Amino acid sequence: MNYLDELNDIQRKAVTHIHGPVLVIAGPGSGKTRVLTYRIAHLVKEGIPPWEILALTFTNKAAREMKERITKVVGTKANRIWAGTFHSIFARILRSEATKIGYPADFSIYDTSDTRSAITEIVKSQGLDTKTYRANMIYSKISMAKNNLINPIEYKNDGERLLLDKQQKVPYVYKIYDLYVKKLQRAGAMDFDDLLYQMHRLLSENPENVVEKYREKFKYVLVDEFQDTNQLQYSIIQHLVKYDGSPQNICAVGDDAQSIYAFRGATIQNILDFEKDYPALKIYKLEQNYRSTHHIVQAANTVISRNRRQLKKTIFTEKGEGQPIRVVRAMSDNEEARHVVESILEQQHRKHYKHEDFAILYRTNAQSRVFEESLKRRRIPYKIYGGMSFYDRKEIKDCLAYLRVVVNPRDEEALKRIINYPARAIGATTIEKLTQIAAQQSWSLWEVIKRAHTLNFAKRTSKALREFASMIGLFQEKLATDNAYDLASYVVRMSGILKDLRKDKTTEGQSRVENVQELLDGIKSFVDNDEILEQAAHVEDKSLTSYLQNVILLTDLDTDEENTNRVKLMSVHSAKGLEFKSVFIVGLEENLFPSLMSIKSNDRNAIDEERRLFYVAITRAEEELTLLYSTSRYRFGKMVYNNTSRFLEEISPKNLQMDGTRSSARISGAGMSKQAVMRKSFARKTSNSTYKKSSSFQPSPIQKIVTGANIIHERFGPGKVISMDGSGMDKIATILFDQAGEKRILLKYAKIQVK
DNA sequence: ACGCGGCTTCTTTTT
DNA sequence: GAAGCCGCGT
Repeated sequence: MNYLDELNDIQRKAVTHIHGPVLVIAGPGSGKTRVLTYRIAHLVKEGIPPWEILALTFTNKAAREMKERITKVVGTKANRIWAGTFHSIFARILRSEATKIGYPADFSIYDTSDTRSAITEIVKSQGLDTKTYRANMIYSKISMAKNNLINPIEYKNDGERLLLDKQQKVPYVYKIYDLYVKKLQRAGAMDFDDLLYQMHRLLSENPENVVEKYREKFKYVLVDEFQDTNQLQYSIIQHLVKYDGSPQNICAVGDDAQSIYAFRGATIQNILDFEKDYPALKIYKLEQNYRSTHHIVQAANTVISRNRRQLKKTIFTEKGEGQPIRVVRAMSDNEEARHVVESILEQQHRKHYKHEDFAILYRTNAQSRVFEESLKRRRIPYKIYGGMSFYDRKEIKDCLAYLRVVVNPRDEEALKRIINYPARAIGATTIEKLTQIAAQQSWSLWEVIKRAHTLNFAKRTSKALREFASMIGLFQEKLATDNAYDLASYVVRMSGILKDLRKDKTTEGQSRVENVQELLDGIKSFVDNDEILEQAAHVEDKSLTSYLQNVILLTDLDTDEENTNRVKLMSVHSAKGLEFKSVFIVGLEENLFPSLMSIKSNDRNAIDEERRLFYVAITRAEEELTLLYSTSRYRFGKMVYNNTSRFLEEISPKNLQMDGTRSSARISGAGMSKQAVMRKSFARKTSNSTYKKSSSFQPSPIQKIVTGANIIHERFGPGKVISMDGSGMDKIATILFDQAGEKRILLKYAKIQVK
């Protein structure tokens, strides 16, 4: 079977048009990944060496899956393709080129918390207030600057920026930015943005003609999710593709309607500029949606039509009409969760879905908790993506910090983490002194520690420092000979981490020991060339350095679990590019989705971005889509009452099926005056007590439910049992409800009262 | 030097 | 409802 036969006309054109610049505008579910994959396969078939192809994807997982699919067409040489995220590909390149721009080849990568703590330190050192100069805020300003190619000098000379900072009462951000850049350089460290920024520097400063090398190398460049690239990323692509005599073999794939990363500098301006920068550009529009039913596609279209500034396209589907989108009102976040879980069970039964066919999508990661609890209670296997990940755990960070220091002792954030863990009598006072000396002498902290004996520290402290230095020295000696696993397990044992963790006999303590073991197992499989890491297939380098640089850029979406048959919980952002048979979008309330921030900013662009986010969420669903909101929920341990999300009202009622906790439930606010909404929400609150009574609803025993019985269902209200099937615990009743219509109910979970 | 406990603030969203 | 910060007691 020829792969070209699996494509529609436009897709095939986009795949086979391999020379010159191409832009593919691809609506949701339009076979974008398929085009990208087959295009690469086609390139290889046409005789292009795989290592001359650079494919920048949004997740490492996407890259890996693409490679797997390409392998089926062209064989194992597909592994030689340079495919990965911007960050991971550039980290890999920088590793071999870093010395050209003043970084060690073994540079560290600072994660968000390293970055934050580095900033806080600078703020303190400048005698500024850490409450006014909040690390998160400064970080996002610095990040924005880098992503817009503004260096500290330019920042300082940018009147507009300075004025804005002044208005926000943080006039010294420019100074912090400058010190921050210097601090990281001294530490031989790059933050996430630097992986792009320094790559850009490498290409634009072009030491030793390095840019020619990469232009020569990457003859074909493909960029996925182009709408989510920022100016910095665009500029890097320009360096690689746009130059005199370039064949301009660039293919960008994206959808302006799905641009959801403006907060990190992404701009659809890139799509618009693209046309200008490449006059020969050929545009293909993929408008047929192969994913979702008519109701879902239509709802998505209606919602997104409210946004201004869009590229014109019409998404259509030939899939059937499908089920209307269900809307469910809950009284509390807990009830919302309960409802989702019950619906999952009901749908599993009715449509024979597996766990993995479901996704619960939310605006903020903090919402995951209640769903986790409900799923656990019903023993439904699930996996939460994002939020607190394995690598965020303290014990894991401590271990990794040791390894980072061994590889790069100038890595100050890692060093500070472990210098007194496990406790070895090097306290805050000592560290303060060391830091001061480091600043005075412009040494790194590590150099000061090594020379501590020449400085007058107390005898006890001096000894502690000497022992620490020699321990790290011992580890470093093994760097040249040991592989990552041998070295890591040696470090974990000899540093005393394991011993310290084992002291704690509680369950949590035990699980920390297990986590460290799991980390070591992960390093082992990296060394043994298992596929846990995306690039393992062609990263020959099994050193610790190589491991560290790879591991930090992994997200949990990238790591495939053995048992994938689980309900997936994730933020809408994380769900980009994924699809599920049945999707639940939860927390559809004002101040949550759209987020409070976007409403407060009073910026239409911010709301438009939230709407695109909602569009992304809707279009993840293939067959079943359920939208939920709650009239009350806990936030910061306090009860808050939100209004229904405006987005719900933007979907045409003909695509919706109301399905509240009580038959009288309607979307509040839809077509109502503001006063009416207020009245209604007041009424709702007072009716809360009535509802509480109904939660003490007494279900009748299963035996009592028989054909012909008149019953009341906790959610669907009154109805009549039409027929019964199944046996024992799996008995099912088909019930005709007065309001909700005919439903098949699995009795073991349903709460039904016989009248 | 170090750990504990009470205090505040915090929440978008990700590499 | 957690995580970081500060101050106090050992």
